[in-house]
Amino acid sequence: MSPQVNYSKSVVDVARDLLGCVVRHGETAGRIVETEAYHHSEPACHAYVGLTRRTRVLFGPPGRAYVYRSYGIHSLLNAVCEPEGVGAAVLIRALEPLEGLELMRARRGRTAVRDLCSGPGKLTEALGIGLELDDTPLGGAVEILPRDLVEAPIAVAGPRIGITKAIDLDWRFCVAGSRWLSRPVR
DNA sequence: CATGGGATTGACT
DNA sequence: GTCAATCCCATGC
Repeated sequence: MSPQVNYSKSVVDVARDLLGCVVRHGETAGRIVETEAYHHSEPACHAYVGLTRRTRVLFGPPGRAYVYRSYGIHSLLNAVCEPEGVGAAVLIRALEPLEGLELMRARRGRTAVRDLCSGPGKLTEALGIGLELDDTPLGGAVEILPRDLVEAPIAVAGPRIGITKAIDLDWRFCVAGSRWLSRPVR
């Protein structure tokens, strides 16, 4: 049995832990360089409204994928965290492309490596992750492999991107100095 | 059943 | 810098 990330702890801790881990789907894979934490106690989180059809996954057991459609166009990938009954997830916002770059280019319609996975909607397109993978286990079709690095990356925290509520929380985490981020850290 | 709002991106001025 | 694309879902009548 391969080692797994522990998703049952605090969502902010998991957001930090996931930096440096590798996301794989089929022949494509990339290393996580940017994450954001969302928790049902704050209004930016989808689970803030409580248990609905949409948020059922978020309140379910940890270690599963929450994939939803954003702006009618993009699929965004999250890892459900904290014990069952707590609505929380980590949004995967950017990857350093590692494997299957040609397939990523074909899916994205772009050639520059920096344009392949430098955003939450970009990386799902590059890896071929769609809504059909919502509420499926991480470790199934979509895998998140624990960090294989000698040293943990240095995490830098800042405000989350693209939200209008709870902008005071510094729950965006980036690998310091990474050139693969969706946006630079301020 | 109608409405409104996005955890975004790419094209364009 | 501005702006449209496009659809799922929660909410309210």
